[in-house]
Amino acid sequence: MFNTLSRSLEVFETWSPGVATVYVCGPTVYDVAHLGHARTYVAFDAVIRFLEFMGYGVKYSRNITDVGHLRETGEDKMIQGAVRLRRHPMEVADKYMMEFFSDMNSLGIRRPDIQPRASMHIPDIIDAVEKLLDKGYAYRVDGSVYFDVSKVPDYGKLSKIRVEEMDVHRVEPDPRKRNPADFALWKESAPDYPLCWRTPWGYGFPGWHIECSVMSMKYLGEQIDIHGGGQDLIFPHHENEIAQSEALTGRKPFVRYWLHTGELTVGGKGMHKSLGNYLTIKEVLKNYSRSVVRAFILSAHYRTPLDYSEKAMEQAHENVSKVRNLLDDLALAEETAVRGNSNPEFRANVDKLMDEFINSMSNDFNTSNALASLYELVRLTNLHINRPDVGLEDLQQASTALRNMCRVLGLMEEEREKTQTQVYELLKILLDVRRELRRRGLYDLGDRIRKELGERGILVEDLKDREKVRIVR
RNA sequence: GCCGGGGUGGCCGAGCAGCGAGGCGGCGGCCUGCAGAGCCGCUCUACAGGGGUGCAAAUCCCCUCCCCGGCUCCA
Repeated sequence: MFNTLSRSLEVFETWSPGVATVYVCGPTVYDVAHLGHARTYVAFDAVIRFLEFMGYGVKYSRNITDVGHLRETGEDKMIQGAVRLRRHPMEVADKYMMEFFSDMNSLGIRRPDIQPRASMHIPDIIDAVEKLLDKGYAYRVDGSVYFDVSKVPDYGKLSKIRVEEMDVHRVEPDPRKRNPADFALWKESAPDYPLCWRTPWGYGFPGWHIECSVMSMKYLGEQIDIHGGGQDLIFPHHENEIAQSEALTGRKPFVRYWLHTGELTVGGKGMHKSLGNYLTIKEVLKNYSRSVVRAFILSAHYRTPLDYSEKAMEQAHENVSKVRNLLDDLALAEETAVRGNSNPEFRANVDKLMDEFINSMSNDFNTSNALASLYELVRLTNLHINRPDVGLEDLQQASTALRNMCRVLGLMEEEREKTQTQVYELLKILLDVRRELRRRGLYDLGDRIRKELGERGILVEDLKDREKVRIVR
C-alpha cells in the first residue's frame, strides 16, 4: 500500500501478526455530510472489507469530532453551527452526528468497531496536554497551551513542509506564539463559554488535533498500523498528530502506514456552497442507489482525483444493472441446472478472475482494476450460463466468486425489495393469462400488459418458457 | 512564493518501460413474434505540447502549457 510518509508503495506488515489496527479521521459534526465524506469513507470501507476478506482481524476506529477546530478568531466550527441554528453546541453535534450515522448506513458503510466522541474524552485530553507541558514540548500563553514545533526536529516529515517557509497565512498567527507553526493544544475561554472545561490552567477547550491522538492511542494502542483520511488532512492535522503523539509516547512511528484519499470534485472543482456545486450524500442518494454511488466512487483509484458528473453516475448505474441482472439470472439458472455437468475451462477462468481481483486489491487497493475483473466475470458467466455443458456446481462457483467480489466492494447489498406476496400472486395471475394470450397469437394484448406494467416499474422479460420479472421501482 | 495531485480514444477511467485493462455510449450482427436481457464484431497512428535517454517511452529525464488542491475551516 502507498504510504504518504514515504511517498512510495510498501509491503503491509502489522505490529501484531494477523491483526490490523485502523484509525480514520471522522467528520466534525457541525453540518450535513457531503459527497466528499462519502468518497473517503466508502474507500476506507473497501479497505476494511478487503483486510477482513484476507483474514486479518481488524480493529477499526473512526472518531466524531464535536469540540475543537480552533480558529485564531477564538470561534470554533461547533460554536458557529450552534449560533446559526440557535441551539446549544451539543444539540448541533448530536443532530449532525446522528445524520452522519444515517448517511453512512445508507451507503452500506460498515460500522467501525469504535466511534469515539471528542467531547467524551476531555479528561484524557487534559492529561495529554499536561504531560506534554511536563515533558517540555508545550508552553502556556495565559490559559492557552501551544505545542512547540521547534522541539521536534523531524516536524514536517509527513507533509514535507518546512517550518521556516511557512510565511503565507490565511489568518495572522497569534503573535504570542514562539513560532508561527506552533499549534494550539488547548485554547482558553471565558468560564461561561458554551463549550468549555475546567483545567489546572484555567477554563477552555481543546485544540483541533489533540483529540485524534488521544482517542487513537486510547483504543488502538500507542502505535497503530493504518491511519487514514482525506488528503486535505495531511497538513496540518496529521502532521500535528504525529508531532504530539510521538512527543507524548517517545515511540516512533506513531503510525506505520498513512493512507490519504484524493479529492472529490464536482464540475472539476472542489465543492463549495458558494460555487453551487455542493452535494450532500442525501441528495445524491435520492437519485441513485447506494450500489451505484459506491460503484462510481470505486471506479477510480482512491488516491486520484474523482470528478462527479451525471454521466459518470449513469455509467455506474449501467454497470450495477448488469451485475444485478446476472445475480437474478444465476438464481434462476441454478434452479434448473444439471448437476454433474462441468466445463473445466469455465471454472479455471472464474478462478483466474478471482485471483486477479485479489491481486488488484492487494496492490494498493486498486478498486478500478478489481471492478474490471468483476465485469469480466459478469461477461464470462453470461456467456456460459445457459450452455448445456455447464453444470450446477459450475454456476455455484461463479456465483460464489461474484458474491465475494461484491462483498469486498460492498456492492449489491441493498435490502431486496420487500416483496408483498399478494402483489406477486396478482402478478402471477396476470402473467399466466398473458402467456395464454401469447400462445394464441394475441400479441397486441400481451404487449399491452407488458408495456403498462413496465410504465409502473415492473419489467417483464420473456424467456423461452417463462418470464423474468424485475421490479425496478 | 512553497508543497502536492492531475491532463489517456466520443465519455468515465486503469496502466507508470516491452503483446491497445475494463466499462459507458455509438454502429453492425446473432437470438426473439416483437421488446428486453444476453452474446459476438467494429468503434485500433489514445496517451497535453516540445526536446532528450533507451533496442524499446503513455510510462524515465529536462522545458513549456492547462486544470485542481494544501499552506492553521475541510474527508
